Amino acid sequence: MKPRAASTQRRTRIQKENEEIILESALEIFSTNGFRGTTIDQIAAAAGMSKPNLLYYFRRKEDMHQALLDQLLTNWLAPLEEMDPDGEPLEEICKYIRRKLEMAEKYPRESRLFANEILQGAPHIKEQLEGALRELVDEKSKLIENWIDQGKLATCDPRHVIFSIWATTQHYADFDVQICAILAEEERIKTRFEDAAEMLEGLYVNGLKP
Amino acid sequence: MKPRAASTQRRTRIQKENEEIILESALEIFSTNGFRGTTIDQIAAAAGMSKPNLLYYFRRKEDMHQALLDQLLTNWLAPLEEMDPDGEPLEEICKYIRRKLEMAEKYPRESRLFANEILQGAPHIKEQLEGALRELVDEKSKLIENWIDQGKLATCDPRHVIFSIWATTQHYADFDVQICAILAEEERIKTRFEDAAEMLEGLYVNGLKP
DNA sequence: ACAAATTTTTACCAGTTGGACAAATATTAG
DNA sequence: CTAATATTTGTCCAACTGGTAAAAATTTGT
Repeated sequence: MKPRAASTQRRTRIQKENEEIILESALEIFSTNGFRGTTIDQIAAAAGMSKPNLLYYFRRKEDMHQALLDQLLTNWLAPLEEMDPDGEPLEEICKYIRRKLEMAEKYPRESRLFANEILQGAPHIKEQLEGALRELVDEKSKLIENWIDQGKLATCDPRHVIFSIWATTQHYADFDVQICAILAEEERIKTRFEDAAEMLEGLYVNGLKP
Repeated sequence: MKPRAASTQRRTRIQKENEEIILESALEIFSTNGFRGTTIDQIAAAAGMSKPNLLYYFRRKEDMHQALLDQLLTNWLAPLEEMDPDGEPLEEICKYIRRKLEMAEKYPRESRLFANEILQGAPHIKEQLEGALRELVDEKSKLIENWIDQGKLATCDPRHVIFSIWATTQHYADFDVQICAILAEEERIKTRFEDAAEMLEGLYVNGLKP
């Protein structure tokens, strides 16, 4: 009998193992080739199983993709959620930048998968963007607004500040090829994430004015 | 007789017209669907001609894609090239940000095409990244380094500053869906590019310290 | 107007890909 | 140990897609 990824509560040992292997392989392929650029055969090969066997666990190619995106979104919100209203504003922002940079370094495939999805118009996660994500950003924007009102931060549009943090940090995952092409044989290519963190911290705190 | 896009010097009126229409349509489709997500039929339909007719002008799907990328790269370097060594450092940086934001607003499809290409590992433009782009960034990095040495800018890693400007500005083209999802019914959705420019200028000059 | 060159259409094909199906095999519960 | 259940494999196919070939129609130079 065919298992249904979402609804079946009782999952076999083998089921759990294989689903994990498949999603891991799917992430690898999807994140580098995009959804349409990925074939089920490729994923099956990466997962070390036959295509029909893979399709036994995920009936459609899209199911794997959706599973990955759903799984991703939870982790994606975490770093922002952790921003502490009781912390020191500038420090909280710097810490958030660090967390996001860490994720870019540790989970570049997830970042690329997400970027791909957004680039194509976010057809599979639009609701979550307009729902959970929007609400979280609203909440944290108010927090930042408060900090500004208390004179603890310079006047700025909180939402756009958040956007710019997303942009700068995810850039190091999504555009890694470009960054490496430019840093090329430089020694600093190895320390690019540290260098980025340092530079961004300086930028977000003091700006570039001497 | 079949025309060859690159080598043929004498181009008919019809040839010029149709190649333009095709590239315009190809840009539209490629930028939203990615290379592999795009079918020749889609481009042909968008261009209002039959597939074989389209293939008369561009023998392969890849030829259209490459033509677009080549064309793009020239325009892509321009805003950075314009950064003036004799200008006021902070002002030059702000002007550069504005130029890049303008491009993101005016040419979002080009930005997405580029993002797609980089995300997939830049298979078609790796040489240019390691060549022309790298050299330009080297040159402008030295310029920024000079400014820093002259005490006209805060100490920072010039290359990473440039990366962050790319990231923040292109983000408004590439992740537009996400941004609109979050700003949603807010009035500010209409002024997002202006809001972004203002916020970024404040950030890059003064940082967030009150 | 007419021949030469260019452009467009019609018809076609071979390779790929997502996915279905049933038979065969392995695993687990009693 | 056996029956029920879960997993895996082999086979197949219909739709799609990139691309070809040649005939038909149109444009252009003279």
